[in-house]
Amino acid sequence: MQLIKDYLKKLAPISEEETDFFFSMMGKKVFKKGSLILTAGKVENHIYFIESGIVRFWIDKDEKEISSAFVFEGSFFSSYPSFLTRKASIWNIQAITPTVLWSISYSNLQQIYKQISVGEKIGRLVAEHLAIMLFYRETSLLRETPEERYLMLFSEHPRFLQSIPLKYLASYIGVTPQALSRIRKRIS
Amino acid sequence: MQLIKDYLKKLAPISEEETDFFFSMMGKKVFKKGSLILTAGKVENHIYFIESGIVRFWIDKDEKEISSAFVFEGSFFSSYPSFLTRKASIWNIQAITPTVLWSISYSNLQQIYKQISVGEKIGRLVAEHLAIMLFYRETSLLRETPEERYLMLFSEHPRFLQSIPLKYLASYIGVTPQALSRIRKRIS
DNA sequence: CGCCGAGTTGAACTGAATCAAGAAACGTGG
DNA sequence: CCACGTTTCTTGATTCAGTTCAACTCGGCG
Repeated sequence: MQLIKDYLKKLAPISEEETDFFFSMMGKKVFKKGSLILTAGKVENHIYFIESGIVRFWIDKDEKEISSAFVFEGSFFSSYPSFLTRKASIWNIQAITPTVLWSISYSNLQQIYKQISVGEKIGRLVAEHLAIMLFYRETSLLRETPEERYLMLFSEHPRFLQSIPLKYLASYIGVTPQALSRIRKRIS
Repeated sequence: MQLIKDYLKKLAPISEEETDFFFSMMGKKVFKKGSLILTAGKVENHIYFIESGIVRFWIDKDEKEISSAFVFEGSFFSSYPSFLTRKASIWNIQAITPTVLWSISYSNLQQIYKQISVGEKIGRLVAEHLAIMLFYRETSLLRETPEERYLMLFSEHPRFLQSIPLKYLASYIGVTPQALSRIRKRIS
C-alpha cells in the first residue's frame, strides 16, 4: 500500500482521509504466473495498481500474438479504451510472473471522482502521463528500426530484457522472434 | 465559437458563466497555408482548438520528415508532451491549409482548472480521449501493414486522402512516398 | 512559356517474413 | 534430484515488401 500512497502523493496533495477513502475503494487480487487478467472481448471493469509482478498486454493478429505493453510494479494499468468506453477490450492482459494487484472497479472510481476533491486531478494526471508515453511509443514505432528499438530498450529499460522472454519482446519491437534473435546476434 | 461550445457541452455539463470564463481565456490566431505553429526545440505554451483548417505534426528523422498526426476542425491539439512537461517539443506543427485557431496558454489553463469546477474533468476527458486514440494508433502500427493502414484511412477517414498530399500521408502510414504511390496503384 | 515540386515508374538492393530443423532451457512428475 | 517432454531460442534457405537512387511526367504558378 505504501507504493500506492507514494504514487498518489507524487501526483497531487492528498489528505490522510482521502487516501483512506481511496484505499477503501480498492481490493487485492493475486495472480499466478501466466494467468489471464482480462480476455479480449470482455469489458474491462477495473483499473489496477501493481504491487509486485509483471503484466503483459497483447492483441491477436491472425494466429499470432502481438505484445503491446509490459507493466511493472508501482504503476497503474487497465485496458484503458475498454474501461473508459465500456466496450469490449481488444487487448488481452496476463500476469507473466506471480503478480499482486490492487483493483478499483469502474463504479468505485466514479465514487472517488465524486467524493475526493483531488480525484479528478489525479485522474487527469494519470491520463496525461499515459498519453505522453503513447506519443513516444508512436514516435519510436515510426522513426526507429526494430534494431534501434531493441538497443533503446537495452539502454533505457534493461529490466525489460532480463525479465521478459524474447518471444514477447519481439512483437513489442515489431518483428518475429527469429528476427529478434538475429538482431541480438548482430549486436553482440 | 459555437464549435467549441458544442465540444465542451459534449464532455461535461457546463454553465453559461463557466463557458464565458473559458472563452475569456482564449485568443484567436490565424495561420497561412504552410506556416509553422510550433518548431521542434521550443516549449509548447498553448493548447489549440481548430475552428477551421488542417494541422500537421511531424518529427525529423535524418534528413526526412515523418508526419505523425493530422488534425481537423473541431478538435483540440497541442504538442502535448511538451505542453505538459514544459520541456522542448520534439514535434513540429504546421498549418497545411489556411487555418483559424483558438489558443489557451499554459497559465490560462491552470486558471481554468482552478476556477471552473468541471475544468479538471474536462481536462481528464480530453486526455483520456487522446490516450484512447493513441492506443489504436499503436495497434495499427504494430498489427497492420502499410497497405492495410492505407485502406483503413480510405474507408474510415476519406477526408485524409482528399485533403492531405501523398508525401505527408506516406510517412504517416510508415512508408516512403514511392512505396505509397505503388500501394495506390496496386489497389486500384 | 518555363520552372519547380509532387507524383509516378524502373532497377538494384536489403532487412525481415516465412518455412523448416536443430539446440538449449525449463518445469513437471516420478 | 534426475529424466523426459515441451517450449523457447537459434540458425539456415528462400521469398517478398519496401528502400534507395534515378529518371521521367504532370500540373500549377510565377
